[in-house]
Amino acid sequence: MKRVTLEEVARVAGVSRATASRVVNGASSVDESLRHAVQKAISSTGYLPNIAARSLVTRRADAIGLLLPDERRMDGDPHLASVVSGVTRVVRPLGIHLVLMMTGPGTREQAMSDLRCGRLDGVILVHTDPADPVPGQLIAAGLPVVLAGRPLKPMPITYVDVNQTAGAAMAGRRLRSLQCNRIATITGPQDTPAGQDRLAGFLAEVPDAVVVHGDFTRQSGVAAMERLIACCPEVDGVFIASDLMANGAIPVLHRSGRKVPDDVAIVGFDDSSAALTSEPELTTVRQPISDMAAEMARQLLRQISEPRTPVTSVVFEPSLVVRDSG
Amino acid sequence: MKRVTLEEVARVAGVSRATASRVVNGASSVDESLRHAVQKAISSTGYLPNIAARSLVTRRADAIGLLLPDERRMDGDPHLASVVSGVTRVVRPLGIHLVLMMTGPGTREQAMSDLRCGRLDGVILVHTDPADPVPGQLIAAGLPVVLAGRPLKPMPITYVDVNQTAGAAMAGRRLRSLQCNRIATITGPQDTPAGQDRLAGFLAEVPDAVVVHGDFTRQSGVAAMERLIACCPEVDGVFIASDLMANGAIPVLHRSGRKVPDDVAIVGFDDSSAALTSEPELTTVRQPISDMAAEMARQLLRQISEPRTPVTSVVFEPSLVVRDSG
DNA sequence: GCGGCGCGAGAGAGCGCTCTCTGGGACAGG
DNA sequence: CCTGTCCCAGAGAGCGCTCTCTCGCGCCGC
Repeated sequence: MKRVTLEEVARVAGVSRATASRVVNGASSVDESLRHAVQKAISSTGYLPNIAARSLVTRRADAIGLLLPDERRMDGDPHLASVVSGVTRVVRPLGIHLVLMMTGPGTREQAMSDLRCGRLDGVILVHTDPADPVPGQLIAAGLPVVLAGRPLKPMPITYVDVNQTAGAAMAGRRLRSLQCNRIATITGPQDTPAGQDRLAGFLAEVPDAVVVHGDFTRQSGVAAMERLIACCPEVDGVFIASDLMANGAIPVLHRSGRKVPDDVAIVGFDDSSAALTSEPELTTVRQPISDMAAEMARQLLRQISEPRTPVTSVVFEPSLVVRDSG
Repeated sequence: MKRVTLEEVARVAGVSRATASRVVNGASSVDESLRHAVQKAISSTGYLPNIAARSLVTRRADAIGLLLPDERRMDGDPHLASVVSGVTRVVRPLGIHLVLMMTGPGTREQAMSDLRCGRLDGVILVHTDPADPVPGQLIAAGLPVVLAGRPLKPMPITYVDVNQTAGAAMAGRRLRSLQCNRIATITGPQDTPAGQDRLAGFLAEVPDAVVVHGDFTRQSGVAAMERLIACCPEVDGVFIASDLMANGAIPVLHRSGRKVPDDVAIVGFDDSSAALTSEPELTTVRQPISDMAAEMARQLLRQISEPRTPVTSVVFEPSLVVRDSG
């Protein structure tokens, strides 16, 4: 029940604490027989290194933070599990902890002080409010940060994103190939890069599309579709900039007597779980969220191990997943 | 850019390190003028306590773990955000970190060693495999643990749950009050307490219900409903033991030409986001997930601060949310 | 007036680990 | 055989903090 320290392991193995430490940390240059003795002592005593003590001298917390928007914005967000899982995949084998922080009053400040006092080695910022000053402060302080998604204003910060424009263009081509005559789009919020890019990418492919605005939420999808069929009843193909909005929009079409995809073809964006809970299941643009999250973790770890490394952002290519809706 | 230590704060304030420490930790018995001087020194130097150093001597990590099933089981699980948010609400103001761990090979062992080496003060276990030996080991080792949901076999462990039986009974009463004549239920997995209790509670209210088994997943809801309408076409009311299954089951009814709720009334369980993405929106039994999560955090913190305290589990009461499906 | 008591501040000993620096042994070259 | 070199183990100094213990001072009681 008593705590075992390195000192004790060393004593049992008949070596010095320094040598025991070398074995624990896999350092080179330890005589094979001594290494063996230490390893035996470790397992016989059930030794576990005290992370706080190590952290005190190495000045590494071996923990990174994941800053998320609060529950309301996150609720029903089907990405959370994938993001966590992707980050976990790269971070776990290294024994690094993933600390979750949901935005609330003072969260970002807390994250900053955790970072500065060495409690966190770096942070991943998800869905950051474009007006948020924190990312800027962090990079100004030279602290390791990675953004999920391109920042609204260009800034020297590492981010990981999917090629939103290309994805939206794929959706446009899909609808055109279905011989739709009257094509529309329900957009995301135009004060976010994702919202802007998806609209721009789509319009590049379908310049004469009818544009109705939404904000990525289900409810906004409902409202937008109601407006759309009111102002443009002959619509027969819609690119909806998030699966969640599509999920809200499709029942509106059904209620109006239109069949999906026979009367109106629908293409979504995200390939989130909402794509499968829609009826019919959504044809959608897939973002490899989990892989992107893993890449964010990798980028962050690189920044941590080699500070003052140049910012390198990576952009993933989306793909079209064809299902039943269009 | 240089790190500020307590030593330095003390020097600036013209007091000893001990006194500065007393001020930082809000200890009593510090002369008002000195306290003031220290506080000024803290803000002028921008001092932040080094958590590792503190943790080394207090033997507290000020971090708790949240052990989750892996992505596959979690995907589309609408609870994750609520759980995290509930725990965060309790834990954040105390400066305690929430460390997320998704189950993978060796996760639980890692959590155990984190706990034993003082890197984590306690853990919350979610969706634990009934056969998992870890919870037992943890309580045997006297380490703070709280379970989400009653354990399958009774064991002396603190858990937080909703009254599943009562919730299922509410669903039964609802269907009866709708004058359904032929009532059925699609169950959850019968090797989990939740699956068992929801079935038992429902049967207590509707003893002659047709029983079809599912496993809480969407796909199992599809399959179960197909079996149900095949074997019992005259069914006009179904209690489906999870919203996710209901979400899969309703389209099956639609495809068979049945209208919900006119031909078949549906009541779900969870009041997760899947309840809103169904069409029509689900009448369902609500579990206050976020509050339950907050309570788990509170129970865990209590166990941490007073070890060897008696196990006290708390059971929340569910409520029926009436929407359009039944 | 002096001893005792209480309260508040300082000194200092760790907490468990890493890592530099030193020392000693083995080997090779002169 | 002696010295220079290299390599590996041990000694020991912290990392920044908390907390006990001690000490000094002011006040009260006798």
